[in-house]
Amino acid sequence: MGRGRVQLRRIENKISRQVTFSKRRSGLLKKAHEISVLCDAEVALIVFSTKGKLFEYSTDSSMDMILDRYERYSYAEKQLCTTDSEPQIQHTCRECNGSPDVPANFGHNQADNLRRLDEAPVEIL
Amino acid sequence: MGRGRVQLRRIENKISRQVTFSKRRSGLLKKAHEISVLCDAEVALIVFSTKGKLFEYSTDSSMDMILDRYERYSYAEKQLCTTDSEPQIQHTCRECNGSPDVPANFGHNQADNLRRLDEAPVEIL
DNA sequence: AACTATTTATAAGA
DNA sequence: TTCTTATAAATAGTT
Repeated sequence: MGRGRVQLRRIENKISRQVTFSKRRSGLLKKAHEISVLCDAEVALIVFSTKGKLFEYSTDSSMDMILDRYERYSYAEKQLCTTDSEPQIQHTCRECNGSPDVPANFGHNQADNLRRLDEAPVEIL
Repeated sequence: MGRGRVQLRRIENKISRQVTFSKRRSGLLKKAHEISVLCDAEVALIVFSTKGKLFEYSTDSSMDMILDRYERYSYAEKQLCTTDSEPQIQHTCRECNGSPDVPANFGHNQADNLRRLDEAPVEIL
């Protein structure tokens, strides 16, 4: 956004890269905050610059709480993959390694499976 | 961006909120990816919708690696606060609770202290 | 899900 | 680096 279209590849000029990083970082943090407030979402954003400097944003509930929630969610996701019940047809993929406990209609695309996680017992989410 | 300025407060209409969430979420994920590629930065973004659905983006190095790095960084940050050596003047604040080991010039504003973390031994970062 | 009027973000330039 | 400006991009409200 600006004078000239942006090519999605690493900016080779170091100065330009740093300037762009600075500008886009503030834009990204701002938008993370906006979606959090406007849409009542819980957001955690972590950015490490090339030099290793940390920049972060998290919804008021705090970074650690969100990361914990993320870990619990990921754990529940894995449980679905390994302990789901009553498969009709064999589901095979590298992640599940042919476990017979995975239903054939289980997709590893996150969006396809979130409904199930929403329905999982509250205590594991 | 759009017809009318945006007020930074929760969108009360549920449908509007969901639509806005969907639009802004994709924009946010896109920008997270762009800064990652353009500026060679490591990015982790986690978003939970009001309903508890998870959306995420992470630089190729993978979410878990970035979260680990974040935890190490945070740990190092706390170490600076509690074990920094040879204070000249007493530093006091709620977080440090008057520990005499914290130098008076230590600020809790992240940006003020990152240079020190950059200089910390690699093995703790 | 598409459209489009506007706002917002930002690439270059000063 | 901070400010300005032209333009690209995102998106709010609409269909």
